[in-house]
Amino acid sequence: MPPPDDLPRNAVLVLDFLLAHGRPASAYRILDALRPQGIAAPPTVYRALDRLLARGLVHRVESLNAFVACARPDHGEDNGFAICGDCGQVAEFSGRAVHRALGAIAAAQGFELAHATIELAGRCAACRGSEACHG
Amino acid sequence: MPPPDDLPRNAVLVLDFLLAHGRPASAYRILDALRPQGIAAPPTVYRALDRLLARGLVHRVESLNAFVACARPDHGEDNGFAICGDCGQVAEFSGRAVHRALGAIAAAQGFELAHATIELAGRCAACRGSEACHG
DNA sequence: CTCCGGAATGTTATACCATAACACAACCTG
DNA sequence: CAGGTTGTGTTATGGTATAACATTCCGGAG
Repeated sequence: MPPPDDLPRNAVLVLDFLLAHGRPASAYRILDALRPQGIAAPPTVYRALDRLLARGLVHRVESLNAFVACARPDHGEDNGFAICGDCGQVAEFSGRAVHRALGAIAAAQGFELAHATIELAGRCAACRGSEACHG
Repeated sequence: MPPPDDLPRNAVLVLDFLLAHGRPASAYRILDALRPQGIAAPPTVYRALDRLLARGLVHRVESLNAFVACARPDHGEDNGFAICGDCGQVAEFSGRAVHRALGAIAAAQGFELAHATIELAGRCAACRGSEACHG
């Protein structure tokens, strides 16, 4: 929907970093990583993140105060995250069905739903497997 | 489930404040409110909040970095919040059905679900009614 | 009673997250 | 060129959270 590539330089830097990083990073983590590329202060990072968030190329993970590159640009806005507490990996999933259910719950109370934050904490398959059984 | 009242003094102060406040408050907002009662520094508030969170008497609202007294101690852990962006009121609802659905989504990917954060942003019924139509 | 230990608290300092406010340069457009 | 818009740089500050250590209170063991 939004044309993919007319992003300013700093937004590209931030997005590239997040894509390479492959998991959520805090704004300050991003800042540290991009200092060699000339990014020097927090507002620069936050401005880039704002652009990326507005285009849905990056999501904010509320429960981590961190940001992650969108894994599925085909999704709409209604997605959720499964966050592994062991390894920090985050899987993004479509929350469309859940979002619809939540919309119904909200509507029943007269609440007009604008955005749903859905974040699951737990352990991913890899971490469940790689350690002693339910260690 | 947890015995209701063997809370330390500071936890009682914080809980009473949140109950009276009736909506989410940040830790520093709580701190300011309780200075007259002798609470002087952030760790005191956070320690009290930790106790209350552990007992389920208070919930953390991730998308606000704030805390709210539990409106329904009868609920389990699996609740959600509908947060009005206009007035700041928060309605707590049982997310049991949603939680089950999320658990199924997670399980399909091998993810072991420990806790679900479900937060809805939008406008409450009162605010929708009291202002010009969809102002 | 005294000693010891654990739980709660107090206090200082610091780290981490986020934005306000202003200055500057590049660019396009009339 | 004048003037607007957009992106950027920079400084300073405000808001959120915790580490680390000192102190007090209280109950049980000796």
